[in-house]
This record gives sequence, C-alpha cells and structure tokens, in this order.
Amino acid sequence: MSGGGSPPRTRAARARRPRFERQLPQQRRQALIDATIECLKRYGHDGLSIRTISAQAGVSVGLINHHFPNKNQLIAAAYRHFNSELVGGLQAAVARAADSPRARMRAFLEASFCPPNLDQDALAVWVVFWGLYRHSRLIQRVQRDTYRGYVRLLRGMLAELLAQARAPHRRRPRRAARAARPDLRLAAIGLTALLDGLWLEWCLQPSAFKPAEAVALCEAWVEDLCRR
Amino acid sequence: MSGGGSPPRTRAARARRPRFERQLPQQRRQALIDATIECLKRYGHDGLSIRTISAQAGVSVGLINHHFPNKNQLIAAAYRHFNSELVGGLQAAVARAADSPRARMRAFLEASFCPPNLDQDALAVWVVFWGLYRHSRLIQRVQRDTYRGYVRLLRGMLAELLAQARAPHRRRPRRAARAARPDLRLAAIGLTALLDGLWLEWCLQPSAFKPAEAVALCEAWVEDLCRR
DNA sequence: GCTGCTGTTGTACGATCGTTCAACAACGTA
DNA sequence: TACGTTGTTGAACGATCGTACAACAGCAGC
Repeated sequence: MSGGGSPPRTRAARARRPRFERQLPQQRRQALIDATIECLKRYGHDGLSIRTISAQAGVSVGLINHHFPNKNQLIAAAYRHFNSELVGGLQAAVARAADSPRARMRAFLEASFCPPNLDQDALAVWVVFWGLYRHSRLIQRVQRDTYRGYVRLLRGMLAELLAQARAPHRRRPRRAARAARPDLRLAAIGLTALLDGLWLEWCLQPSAFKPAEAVALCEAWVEDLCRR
Repeated sequence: MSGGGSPPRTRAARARRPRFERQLPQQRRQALIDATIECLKRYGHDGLSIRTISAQAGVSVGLINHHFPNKNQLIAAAYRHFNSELVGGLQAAVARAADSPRARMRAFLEASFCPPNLDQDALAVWVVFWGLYRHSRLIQRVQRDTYRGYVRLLRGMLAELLAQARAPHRRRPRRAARAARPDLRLAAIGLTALLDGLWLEWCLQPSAFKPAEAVALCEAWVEDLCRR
C-alpha cells in the first residue's frame, strides 16, 4: 500500500513505469504479424480489423500504419509468415529424418498430420487467407512465392521414391526415364491433392479418422504408385 | 417529344410504369439468395454487404430485412442453396448414368470435374463460406444437414464397387463382409480427400492439369482400391 | 373506383471501419 | 543533464456497415 496504487510523483518513480516500451521496427513488425494470426484464429475474418489486431498486440491503433503502409500489407506479411512457417517446418522434419527416400516421405507425411499443422485453428486461418486470394494481388504474390518451395520439396521426395522403385528392375532404362516425367507430374498433383484433402477433412471433422490413418492412406497411395 | 420524356399525368400512364413490382415472398427470397451468391463470386467476402447484395438484386436496402430476420440468416440460406445445388447436380448425374457401378462412379467423377462445379468463382464462394464456418452456428448447421447427402451418395457408389470387385472371388464370404466395413469407411474418406484436393488444386491453378486427368487419377485410385 | 393488406422504399441512426496526423515520450547520445 | 531522433499514442475524420421504421404503393377483392 506504500504507493503501489497511487500515481508516482518523483521523476525516478515515473521512470520505473514507462507508458510504453520502444522496440526495434523488426521486432514490432513481427509482434503485429503474430497478433494478426492470433486474431484470425480467435475471431476469423472479423478478427482482421485494425482495432482488434492492435488490441491483441497491446499497442495503439495508430502504430500499425507506422510499421505497415496499410492493412492489406500487414495481412500479406502475415500470410507470408504463415506460409514460410509451414514449409520451413516440413523441410526441417524431412531433414531430420533418416537418409532413405521412404523415411523422408514418412517424416514429411507425419509432420503434415501433426500439430501445429493439423489444427482446426490453422484451417480457420488458411481459409480466411484463401478467401482473400481472388481479389488481392498481394496475397496472390505471396502464394506464388511460397508455394514453389512446397512443390519442390514434395516433388523431390516423389522423384527419389519413383527412381528407387524402378531402378532394381533395370528394364527399358531409356524409355522408363522418358516416361517418368509425366508420371512424376501427375503423381505430385495426386499426392498433393490427397494430402490437402485429408488435412482439410480432418480439420473439419477431427473425429472422422485418426492422423495415423491419414498417413497410412497417403503411404498406401505412394506404394500403389511405385508398384505400377 | 410528345410526352415520352416528361412525367406522365394521367393515371393510365402512371400505371404503365410502376416503380417496383411486387413478388411472392418465395420468389423474392430466392432472388436475394441468387444475388448473394453472385456478389460472393464478384467481390469475395466484401460482397457480403446488405447494400451490395440489394443493389445486385435491384431492390432497396430495407427489403432484405423484410424477408430475412438478419444478414446472417440470408447468408446461411445462400449456403444451403449452394450446397443443395451441388449435391443435387451430382445425384442427377449419377441417376442419368448407366446402371453399372463403374459407370455411376465415372458419371459422378465427371460431374465433379465439370462446370458449374469446377469453377474458380465457385471456389471463391466456397472459401468465403468456410471462413464463416467456425464462428457461425447457422453455417455449421447447414453444413451438417447437407454434407450427409453427399457422404451417403459417395459411400453408396463405393460400396457397390467394392462388393462387385469382391463377389467373383467367392472367398471367405463372412470374413470379407466383416472386414469390408472399416475398408469402406477409410475408402470413402480417401476418395473424398482426393476428389476435394484435386478440385481445390485445379481451381487454384487451372493450367496445372486437365479435368480429364483428375478423373483418371480418381479412377486409378478406385481401381487400386478394388484390386487390393 | 374504393379499400385493405402487405411487399417495398429510402431515410435515419449508432456502431465500427481504415487512415491521418499533431503531440507525446522513450531512450541513445553528447 | 539537455538534446534530438523516432517509435508511439489517441483523438478525429469521412466512409460504410447492419438494422429499424414510418411512409409509400402495387395489386387483389369488393
């Protein structure tokens, strides 16, 4: 009770309680991006308001326009961060795995069907971003930039698996190599679709199946592909 | 100049140009629902405004609240309509097909990968609805009601196919029948995922592959499933 | 032609939106 | 300790949002 509740009078006492803390632009920008994603998780599309985000970040309404030219740029930056977190996490999981094509694929699939990727809140965030895609060139640009890394990762693993599955046969080496190209393209499309579809389905209704079953379905698909 | 531009004076002339046309509530409700979906296609989430929708429908702002208790109810009604159009269209396509499990499945897949279902605008509409899902009990209710019909349709076709594939073998009839249950469940989950994922992928990037390739990927998946 | 009902209009209201900007204040520097 | 830079605040602005409501008007029935 010795002055804790009453406003301080001396300069020293005032200095102990600064009304705000200055931060480096880089840190503050990241904090605003994190707040944006948190608001999306909590309130969906309605969370994309300057006042909601600034309250979540614990700053005033004017600060956002000091660090970002406008709201759309902040949203695009949040989308970029969200995307790179996903791709980076998957790449790290693959890098941690054993040095076998099958083990790498398994690590990729298990990371895809684990938190924080397999999360209902995460789906809610993705879906709001997708809803902005058609009418925002900024979002389109981010999507184009980040999707490339994802496709490259998945295609690389599929190519390894297919090469390994075909190598032992040693039949028609030239024709097989030529025919493998369109197969790889369609295989990547199919696996991506199965993966995304299962991920979507689980998030919409987590009780429908277990994550391990989703991994098994994907592995069965890859197995059938290699056997063909 | 004989009175065409000047305002009419007689009652008969006035009667020729009624300022609006009264309609049955049922018709007007449907027109408002159609306008809502059209606005979603054109403007995305920003199209979900009373003024945008009423302008699209060619009515005043007040009319929406005369036919719907509030905006959310209109959106939920639009979601219900959009869902039933999809499921109804697929059911009709299956009903038109030849009386063979394989032909029915093919009709279902081809209808899934044809306009008006395979449409970038349609995806934009779906995605906005999904973005509302988490925080709107109305949307959740509609989803629950309509998704049932879709699952039943797809499960029925898969069950036919699996039964036909296993019947000729005539082996372990009892154990096969018992083991078929979990297979059917997982099969429906997997096919739904592949279907939705491919549909999503095509809408996001139509140049990536042809609709026929998507159908082929699904049929290959079903074929592998029956062979197992 | 008149009346009654009800579908329809359009203004009005309070709330909230994104953005601007002058003033404030934290903190490195001299 | 005083100064200057600049991250930060918060009131204010005009625009737009969803909804309410009183007045209007189309059209059927008498």
